[in-house]
Amino acid sequence: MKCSQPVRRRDAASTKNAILCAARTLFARDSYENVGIREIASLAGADAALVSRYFGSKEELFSEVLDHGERGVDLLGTEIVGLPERVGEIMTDPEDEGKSLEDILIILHSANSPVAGPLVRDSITKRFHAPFAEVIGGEQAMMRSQMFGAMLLGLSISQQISGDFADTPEMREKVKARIAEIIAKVISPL
Amino acid sequence: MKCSQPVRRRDAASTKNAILCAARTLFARDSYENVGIREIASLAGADAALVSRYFGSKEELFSEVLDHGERGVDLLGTEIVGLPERVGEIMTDPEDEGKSLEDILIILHSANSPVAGPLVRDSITKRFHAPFAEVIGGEQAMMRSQMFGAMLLGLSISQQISGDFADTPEMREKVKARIAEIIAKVISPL
DNA sequence: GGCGTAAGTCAACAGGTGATGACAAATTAA
DNA sequence: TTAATTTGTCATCACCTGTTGACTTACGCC
Repeated sequence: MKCSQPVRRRDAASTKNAILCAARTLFARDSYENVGIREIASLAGADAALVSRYFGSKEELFSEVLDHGERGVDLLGTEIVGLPERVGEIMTDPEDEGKSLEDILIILHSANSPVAGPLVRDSITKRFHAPFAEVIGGEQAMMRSQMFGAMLLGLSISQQISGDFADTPEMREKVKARIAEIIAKVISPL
Repeated sequence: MKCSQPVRRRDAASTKNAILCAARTLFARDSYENVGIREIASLAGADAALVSRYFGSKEELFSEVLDHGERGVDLLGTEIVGLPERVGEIMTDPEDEGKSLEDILIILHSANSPVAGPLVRDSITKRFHAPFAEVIGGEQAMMRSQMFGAMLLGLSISQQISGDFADTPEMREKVKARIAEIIAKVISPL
């Protein structure tokens, strides 16, 4: 799914893609309930009616957004060596404004939604826990993968709420190192 | 705030309290937007109009719920010795169905709400980060307290999404120990 | 016991939501 | 060029939300 491509007019595929991208952006920014169809359409430069027409319903649109998300391992790699450091790197990168963590933000915002919640829950095990359980391996891999996910969610939501952990560059290095330590402990064998 | 006291009829103070308790329960279960005034009133055994009348608005009601929440240190103690173990204990207690973590759940569910979010953000630093920074102490106490909060949030939201980390008692012991280890690392001096 | 005020009830409001169907416009095919 | 089909627009529906004002009921005081 390319979100930067120009929206050609009167092209169904193009507008459909624009809507999908707009939805992804907004669902990463707010919860399922707080994102309106008119808002999505507006950002996509399309009419609200098209959203319902092309995707059936808001719920199906959300589901499709989830399906187009990348798997956690695509972001963090399938190699366990250096994984803690990569997490620390991504979590403290001041450039990336939650862009590479977009999928985590989507999960975070709508995990408890009555309608979107089940979809999110399904997606999180399929796209996250299960793949990482394989990467992590060892005894009780699934449980440790779940805890790994819990840490990522916690760090993300905390940054969303209270802002970045660090402001100065040297501070950021300390935070990065600390996160790496924590993650290493989390995924370490039982 | 006592939530178990019987609701005497035609007593403003009593019904007001009942509404507050119902609101607390529901806001711990779902987001600010997804909890309706009629739902709150229904659980409190009162009329929806009374909610607006007694509390002014839904937003003010939510704010009052936050104000009546207990501080994190009331739950986990002001003594740093044994703190990691106490966190592990509470997080894996199968009895307590998120009851002692009610405040965390409220924070979790409405942290990103456009209207309730700012209130939550304010409350979290006042009731959580600041007190725990004192308990934890040492260099960069505030940052470490924030990371401590991030872990608690992460563990809580993960349990909400994917269920408990452990199902068997012996498994629970392992999880408990692991959480304690992680927390110890998080709050350890830089 | 009767009355005044507090407490609770009910209906309605304005605003916003997702969704639908009728219509207009543009693109493609013949 | 004309006809057919796709694409986009608009108005509108039914529903739900928080909030308000008018009405009714019950309690407490003289």
